[in-house]
Amino acid sequence: MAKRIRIKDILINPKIGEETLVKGWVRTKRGNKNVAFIAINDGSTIKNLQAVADLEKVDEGLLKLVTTGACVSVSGQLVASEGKGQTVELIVSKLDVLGEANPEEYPLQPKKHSLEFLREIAHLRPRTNTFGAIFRVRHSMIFAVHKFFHDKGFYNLHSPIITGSDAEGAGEMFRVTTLDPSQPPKTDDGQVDFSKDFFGLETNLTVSGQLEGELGALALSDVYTFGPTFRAENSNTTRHLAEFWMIEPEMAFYELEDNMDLAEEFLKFLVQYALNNCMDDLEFLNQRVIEEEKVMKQEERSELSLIERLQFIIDNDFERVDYTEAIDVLKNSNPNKKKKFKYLIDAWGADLQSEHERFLVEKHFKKPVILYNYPKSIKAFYMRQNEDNKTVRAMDILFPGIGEIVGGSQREERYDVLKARIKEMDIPEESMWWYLETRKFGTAPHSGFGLGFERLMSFVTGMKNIRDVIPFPRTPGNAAF
RNA sequence: UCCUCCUUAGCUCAGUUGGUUAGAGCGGUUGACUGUUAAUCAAUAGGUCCUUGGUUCGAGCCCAAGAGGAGGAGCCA
Repeated sequence: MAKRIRIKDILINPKIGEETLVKGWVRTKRGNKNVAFIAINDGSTIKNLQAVADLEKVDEGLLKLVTTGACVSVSGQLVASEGKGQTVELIVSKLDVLGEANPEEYPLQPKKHSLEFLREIAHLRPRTNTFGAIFRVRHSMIFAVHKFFHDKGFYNLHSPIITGSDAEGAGEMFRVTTLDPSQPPKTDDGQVDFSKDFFGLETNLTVSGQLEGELGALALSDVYTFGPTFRAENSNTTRHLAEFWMIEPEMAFYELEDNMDLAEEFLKFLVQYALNNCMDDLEFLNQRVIEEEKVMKQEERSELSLIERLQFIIDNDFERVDYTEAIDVLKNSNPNKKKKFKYLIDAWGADLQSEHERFLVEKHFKKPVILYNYPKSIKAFYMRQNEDNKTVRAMDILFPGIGEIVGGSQREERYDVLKARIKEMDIPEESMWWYLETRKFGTAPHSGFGLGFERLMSFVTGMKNIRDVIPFPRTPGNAAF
């Protein structure tokens, strides 16, 4: 018995004339009373392999079971195709149906489905061209992340998923407990007694691996984490998930400028990697976006195609803009003067809203923007204060269509300043003792950033809803699959 | 959490001013067809009009509440 060959490998190196065994899922079957054409996809590539069955040689009853969605095993001779549309095809000599798919029940049809419908059948949507392409690209991006950092001499650090620290301040957390929710042990003053819980303290799913990353950087110099992150925010948008993957590099002896350089280089590397390694899938996704935008009004369509947008990222330097400069641009902008912004910019110190970030990226600079040196009042406690005493060395990278894709900063390495800031912001100091000790013992300037992996995926695949770039999205009210 | 919109056949959607028997395309089924490319052609089956309550002689259509979905805002990555 011949060994099963993946369709991707057959197409890379077709061995014309050889007996070939293929296994996969039927996309369509066409034909007439003499011959049937079966398009088989095994997920190894977006391309199908066409199997050709002579109706005189293949059992008719068996062929009836070959329907869209069925799993088949087909062996036969690989030949140059007589028809147009494919270079090679398989002449069926042996056909087995490994798994039937009743066509009256199987929900995927050889036609366009809405993304909303496919989300409702998340267990089957990987079998579509679109999601097959997305998940193959996703794998390549995961691999590229590790390759980039490994090649640069960074070490991957696994930060904990269950955490007892509650001071990261990055959002609402999911509690982790083994206590009986209906009858938890209570302390004398009526509070839940977490000292009786599994870990002996209140624990949650992590909202960020950054603080642990800093501990790593202050020992191994250059580290990165790449793991799941959980936010219990009731966010219902196209760019938020309750469970998402985040990449957080942390580098000793990096100042803010070095941090920006690394982030820009990293993003360009990832996009270039996709273009170099996922072109079949990107071409399909490119076409998908064009089709999707055909029904939109002219002004809502993208000026560039998906692949052009990816190339644009690589070819252009990101615009680096000081917060103070950005406020000036916004203050004097048309939408601000004509009061088109929902939130008007009137003074230094204002937090930038989505509409402002959009304006800067999509209308004013027309390229990715790195905003830095934000007012300290609107940023986290761990960011390093500038000498002006007003701003901190924070930086956000804003992408067209996505918004904030990277958030980072140079960290406050000065013990006294950090301690004062923790006090100022009412963060319980006792839970941060281990973090403060890194500043007490051999502190060093260091920096890092976080990249939302699914936001990167949205950008690379052109998918507008973040729920469509992760296999099983977790959003408020949705964890069925 | 707030605002706006949507929910009719397996899917995508139409359904006029509230009026009698609910419409299309795709998909399914059956048949035709000498190599098809989301094949084509013909016939055919398929409905809790999201749920509950109300208004009305009469509700897919109007009103209220609820459920689910989408987009935007906030939170952020």
